[in-house]
Amino acid sequence: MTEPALPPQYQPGQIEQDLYQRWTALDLWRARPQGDRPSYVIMMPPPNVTASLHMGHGLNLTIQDALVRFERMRGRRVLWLPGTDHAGIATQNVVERQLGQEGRTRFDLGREAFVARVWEYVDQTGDTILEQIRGLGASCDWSRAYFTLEADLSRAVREVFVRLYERGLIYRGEYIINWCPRCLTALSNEEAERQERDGSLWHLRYPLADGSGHVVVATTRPETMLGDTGVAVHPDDPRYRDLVGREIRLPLVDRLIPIVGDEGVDPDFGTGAVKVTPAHDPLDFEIGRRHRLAALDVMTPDARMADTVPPPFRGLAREEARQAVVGAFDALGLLEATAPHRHAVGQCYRCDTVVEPRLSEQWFVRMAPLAAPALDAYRDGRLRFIPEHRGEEYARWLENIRDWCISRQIWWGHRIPVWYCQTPACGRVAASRTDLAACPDCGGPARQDEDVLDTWFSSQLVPFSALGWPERTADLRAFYPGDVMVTAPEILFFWVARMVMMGLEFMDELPFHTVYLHGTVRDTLHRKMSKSLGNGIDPLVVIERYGADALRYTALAGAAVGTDVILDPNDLEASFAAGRNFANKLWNAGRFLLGNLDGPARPLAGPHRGVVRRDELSLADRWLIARCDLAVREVTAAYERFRLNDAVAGAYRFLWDDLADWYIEQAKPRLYGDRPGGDVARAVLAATFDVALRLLHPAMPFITEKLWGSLPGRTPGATIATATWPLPDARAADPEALADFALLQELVAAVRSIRAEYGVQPGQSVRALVSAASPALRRAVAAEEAAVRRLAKVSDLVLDAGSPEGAGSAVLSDGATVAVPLGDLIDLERECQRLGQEATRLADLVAGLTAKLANPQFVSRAPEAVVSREREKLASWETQVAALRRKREQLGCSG
RNA sequence: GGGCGAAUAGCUCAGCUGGUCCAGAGCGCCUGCCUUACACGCAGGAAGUCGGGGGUUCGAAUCCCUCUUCGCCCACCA
Repeated sequence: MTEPALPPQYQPGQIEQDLYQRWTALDLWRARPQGDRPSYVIMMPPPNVTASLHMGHGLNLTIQDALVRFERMRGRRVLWLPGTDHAGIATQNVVERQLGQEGRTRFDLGREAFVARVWEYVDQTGDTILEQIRGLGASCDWSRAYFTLEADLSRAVREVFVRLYERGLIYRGEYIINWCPRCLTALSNEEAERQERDGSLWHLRYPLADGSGHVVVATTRPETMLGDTGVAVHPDDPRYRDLVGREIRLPLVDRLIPIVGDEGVDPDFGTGAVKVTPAHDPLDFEIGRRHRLAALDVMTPDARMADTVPPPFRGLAREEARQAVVGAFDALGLLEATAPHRHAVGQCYRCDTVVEPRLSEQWFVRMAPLAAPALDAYRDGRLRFIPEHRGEEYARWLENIRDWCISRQIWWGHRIPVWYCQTPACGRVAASRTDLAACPDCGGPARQDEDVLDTWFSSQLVPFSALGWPERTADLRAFYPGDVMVTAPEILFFWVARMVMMGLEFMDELPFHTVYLHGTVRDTLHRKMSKSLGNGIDPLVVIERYGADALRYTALAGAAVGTDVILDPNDLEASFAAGRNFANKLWNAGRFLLGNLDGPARPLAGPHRGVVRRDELSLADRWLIARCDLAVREVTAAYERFRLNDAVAGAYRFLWDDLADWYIEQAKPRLYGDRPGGDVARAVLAATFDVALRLLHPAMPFITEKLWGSLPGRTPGATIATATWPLPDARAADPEALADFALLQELVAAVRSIRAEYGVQPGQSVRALVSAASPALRRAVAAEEAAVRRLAKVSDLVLDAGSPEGAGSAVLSDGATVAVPLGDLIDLERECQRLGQEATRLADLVAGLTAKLANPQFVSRAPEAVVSREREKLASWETQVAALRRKREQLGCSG
């Protein structure tokens, strides 16, 4: 069987597409509900159906895929469950914008036609994001993909709503909520994002009704004064105590309003007197309620001044009204001061419009009873966060939790399953799992609530609703509870905390035991990548130019626990070249290997399994096998600890530094048949390369699959994706080989350095004369002399040689001196300087360490192992310094 | 206003329980090489007061305090 020749540069595009198709055809990702091995379940945070892939997804999905592939190779029954979120407001906005381009609004269509239109849109484009996710190589179980608005999940939504309603945890009431005047809906507290803004604090004079003076109130929102129904001061404030109970004649609207004393007023802020607008401010609402003040809503849903306010303010947008009110006060001589004031303003998380606190009747979930068990789970260690400190954020939110406004005045979503009896005498309000045509009490006509539920109400159920709950399905039994939640910190409260609460409430078990919160993808100015800033990186472009593996490599390498991933949108090369280069390196190592597998037949099984006898292994073979085992241990531990950057780096170093730069170069003569032992080298190379591919597969699935599949001896249908994860092997440990080969590397590096220093032509061979070699170096040279000669381009390697004149020299860590005779090329002064610098550097270290070891405190208090290690270090350095000084003496260096 | 995180080479970052750290990697930079796997490469090299100051310790990039600068989360001072 001959593969078509592999091109010298890895071309990811077609290969990746073909491989994903092959994986799909093999149906590798479908989770098995039954089996001996434990399951491993990750719920993919469902992207919005309207979304297109951005780097945040890229990071999030790559991390999950790496974890899932790792565990799959370790034999777990993996379920990585994908899905999409109907994303109520976001999706509705998209379709409304489309309608807007046709000059129409959703109201022109009416509810039914509009919802049909959104479905049409979703059916057409809803798979886009899923297709893009495939491009990343995501190994999720597409057969179980869900959509939060599909029938099964909608049924779960109703079930949950009704159960919570029956338990009294859902109620309807009139409170101040966050209102988006552009989306025309209520929002939860979490959906109103606080943004610091520069504003003003206006000091307004409110005349006393009896004309005996005035009170000055301070406000950031003067336009709301049109709805003022009182003025509040702290009851103990000596400045105002006597005014409590008197009345203000409210300017512009000419209304008499009372001055009340309320503990909620901070006497130290502003003037200590607060205008009270119960319909437009949460604090004012509380104050108003305590003092039975009327609540006047002075705005329309789109935040214009309502008909209830007098001209000229009526009909003005709230920003215009603000200017107009301030102007009017100024004209009346009632504007006392204007001061710059920076404060946090709520913004709609979907459209950035400043939200309007507004009195409104909405549905709420009582959160405190649900939050308590979720907090306990964290406190008693059942729920773990990575990084750990995120757990405190979670806890603090739960401790201060407020009720959750779940009704939205939009059409796209789960309609609230509540029906109102239209018969006035009955007036029954019924929450129902099934649609009601008539009132369950009186049989009269019933009308369903017009509102829909917050999108997050359905997504919080996904860990069990997507598995078939409330049916007790096989999937539910097999895959709940899950294991790890991988997500961005932004949705810790929106989603993660709520999933925990719902899981505990309805399944009596946590939905996952670990929450892994990765960083945010930012640009080099540390700004979050976003469409509006135009600082995004399109993952599809990256995949096309550099390959999905390169993107994944970059994401993982940058994903150290607790840090953000910084990428430069203006320099893709800086961000992704390393990953592409590494893929190419792998590719070429594979190409080399495949091109050199011909030769004396020898089973290509792992040396760990003893196919090649231990006494046949050369020093380099033993060294590589030991390094490989260390890499297995390091990478495995890194994955287990979510240290994905370490996992990638460990595999990278083994593959590139050890296997490619040293072992392959060392083994070439054997592989070319110039020296005996080619069969052993082939076996070692094939086995360790196989291990390296497996270690890298979770991070770079495409290229590892491609190469692994090309290795000889593969049965058709074999895939690295389900190959077993390499296990550490105690028999591979070989401290002697590690140490000896390290000395050999030093020797080669020393000769190369001398060659470069004196500009020896690359083709020119040199002699290398070694004196005072340690037993380890003697062993190493005896074993691998040919390698040294080849790697350092040395014609003669002589041990126990005297150091001649006209040579460049270096001292190795075992104290051996290497001399490379270079005749005329040598500059004696330069040579003296080189050796002198090195001697001085080491002598300083020796002095420091000598002092340390002379310190009885250190010797007595530091652990024995540390002390002996330091003694060995000192001995080594002393030997080196002595050797360097001898050499300088011999050269007749001055100083 | 509270709470938290970060600051290490020109850039992006590792450095985990204080001692294998004589501070590393990738990119960029300099020098030399198209050496029959790879120039997306090979070899050699330059580059760091580990943000400033103080402390604890035999020993600090690592722990503590403080200052500076950036970032995040929370928050009804109108």
